[in-house]
Amino acid sequence: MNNNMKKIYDILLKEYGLQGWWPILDYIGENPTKTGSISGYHQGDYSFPRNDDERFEICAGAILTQSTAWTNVEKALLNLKKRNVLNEKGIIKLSHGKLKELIRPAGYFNQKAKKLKKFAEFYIKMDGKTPHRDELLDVWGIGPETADSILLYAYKVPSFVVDAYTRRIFSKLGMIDNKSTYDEIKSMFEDSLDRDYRIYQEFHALIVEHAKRCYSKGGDECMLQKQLIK
DNA sequence: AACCAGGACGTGA
DNA sequence: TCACGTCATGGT
Repeated sequence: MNNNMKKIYDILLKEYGLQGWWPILDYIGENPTKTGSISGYHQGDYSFPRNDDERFEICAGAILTQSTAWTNVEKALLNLKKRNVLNEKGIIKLSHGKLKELIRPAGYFNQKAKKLKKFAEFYIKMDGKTPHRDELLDVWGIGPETADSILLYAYKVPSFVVDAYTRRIFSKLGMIDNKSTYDEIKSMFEDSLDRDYRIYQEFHALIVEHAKRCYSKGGDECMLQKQLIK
């Protein structure tokens, strides 16, 4: 009762387990392969990103997955990785046309090519420094959710990610109404949880997992919904 | 064969 | 401010 949010987190965690987000491309020998095929999800390991390439990969994935299924994003990331351009210098070096071609499967490729270019410039300008949220929001193509995803998963900054699933689930639970702003919802979570990036990471991933099971077509398993309300 | 996916931007009112 | 159209591929 005092802390519904923590209770909901515990229920989801118990039900679905650690999610191990953000997914990172995997390797078979030297060859990059899609996330999750071996261990792209890294349950219980919070050491990611382990290097600068992985950090940039997370950022690029956050941009490419805007309103797009992850399976499509993987194809784009793999295209970039295989050409060794899944990094800031590579993105800068590519022509717009070539970049569009490589990220085509992720959809919205005209916009996303521009977004990746803009972000790569920003990334170089940051020179390894952790960006502030406002700085990310000033980059063309980066809105609140993408900014928070980058902060939380690429930089381990405890900045809660609010997405469409979060709205659906928690408005269904009566904890937010449809006129709530992004920042209001974000604050609701941050005010009632320990300021721990690991919890923020897992919670957002659990919300996505729960929504996919309960709010997609053929979504059953929604008895969980009843547990959550208590 | 419509519908939608881990959003953000541009526009008009 | 805010509601609404637009962007695009690949799954069901």
